Amino acid sequence: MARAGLTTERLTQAGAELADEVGFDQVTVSALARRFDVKVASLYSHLRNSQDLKTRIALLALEELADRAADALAGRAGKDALTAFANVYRDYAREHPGRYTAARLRLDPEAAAASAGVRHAQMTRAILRGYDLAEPDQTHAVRLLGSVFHGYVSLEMAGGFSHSAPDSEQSWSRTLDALDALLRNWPAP
Amino acid sequence: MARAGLTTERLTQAGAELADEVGFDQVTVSALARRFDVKVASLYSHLRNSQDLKTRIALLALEELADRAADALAGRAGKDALTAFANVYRDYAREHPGRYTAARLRLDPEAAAASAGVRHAQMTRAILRGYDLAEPDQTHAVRLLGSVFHGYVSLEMAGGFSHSAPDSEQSWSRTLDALDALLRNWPAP
DNA sequence: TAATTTGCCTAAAAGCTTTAGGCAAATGGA
DNA sequence: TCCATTTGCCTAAAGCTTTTAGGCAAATTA
Repeated sequence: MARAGLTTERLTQAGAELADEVGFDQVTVSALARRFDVKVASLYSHLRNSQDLKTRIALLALEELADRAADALAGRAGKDALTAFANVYRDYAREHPGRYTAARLRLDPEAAAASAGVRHAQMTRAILRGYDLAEPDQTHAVRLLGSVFHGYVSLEMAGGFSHSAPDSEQSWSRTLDALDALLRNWPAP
Repeated sequence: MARAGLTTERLTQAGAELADEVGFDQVTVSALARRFDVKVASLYSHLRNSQDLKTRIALLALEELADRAADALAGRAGKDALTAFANVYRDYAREHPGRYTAARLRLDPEAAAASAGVRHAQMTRAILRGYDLAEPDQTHAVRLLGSVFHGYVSLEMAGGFSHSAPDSEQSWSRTLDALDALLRNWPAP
């Protein structure tokens, strides 16, 4: 029989597409095999197990996100950088809901340290160079920004802000205004 | 044979405990049956299906959270109320990680409208009475607060802030300071 | 071309979900 | 108290996902 040309990379990529189509937690080794018109057991030569597949999708999503963020950040500073960076997350989540969910997967410490998660933290710090924050407030601010971006996007994705006025677009824009104002007037302890 | 005394309520309660012990997505009808030393099929007289169980756990968690929040809010205003409210979420997530995850489950619009989620929004609005915000900024602020609380707690739960200084306790405290300052100096559009 | 490696296959066990139908325990009326 | 009905948990069975083991044929290398 002809071979399907499976590789770990193609499976990961297809898994990411599947996640966007049917939701990350509907991603299953079986569904992936179906998509390649191949028997399930065949995938186990390329993937350790189901968890391995999910982890790979998560790492892929983190890389993609970091690449987009780096791109958006280039040549920008201050509020301009803040806005561009935040929009990368929101837009990515809208374009790729399954991948975005994957990116939030809990990784084991080693995997996390080797992942693009590190780049995300560095870029957030880079944004703060446009504001005047010394340690440890800078770290607090990094965490706050991460919380707002992740929190807003995930609540919005869950439908929390639909069906009520004003529309989410406006709240997002005003949230970024508020964060910018906050970073410029960071309160003393 | 003696009867086990299953009811939808007992199953939901036990499901919530199970979620805290093994993680919300490890909650399964089979595991629950095992816990009651009963055959799996028996649960289907009390639960429509697996999704039904998960939804019930989510609704239970939302109620518990709202009850705690209402309690914490009583007699408080301003930053005091803000802090107490925020800590309810964080503490609940620490005490009951499975339930907290359940509370973030995406509910269908009808279920969501009938859930305690509505109370949460009302209470957040109540906190804002201590600050001087008119609509539509009040709604924007409600959404921002929700995002920060959910975002922070969920990143912390995922281990995002461990293994690095300063400890999460301090960032949390400074985040609440920052939010208070922000609400007192909410920027004009 | 022969030897080796690689890739996908069949087979099978084990666990979760869900439906259908049955017997026994609880309940309540006569 | 006894009988009828309801209720609760059971057995059985089908369908799906995960994962391991072992096999044959295609691709690669010598």
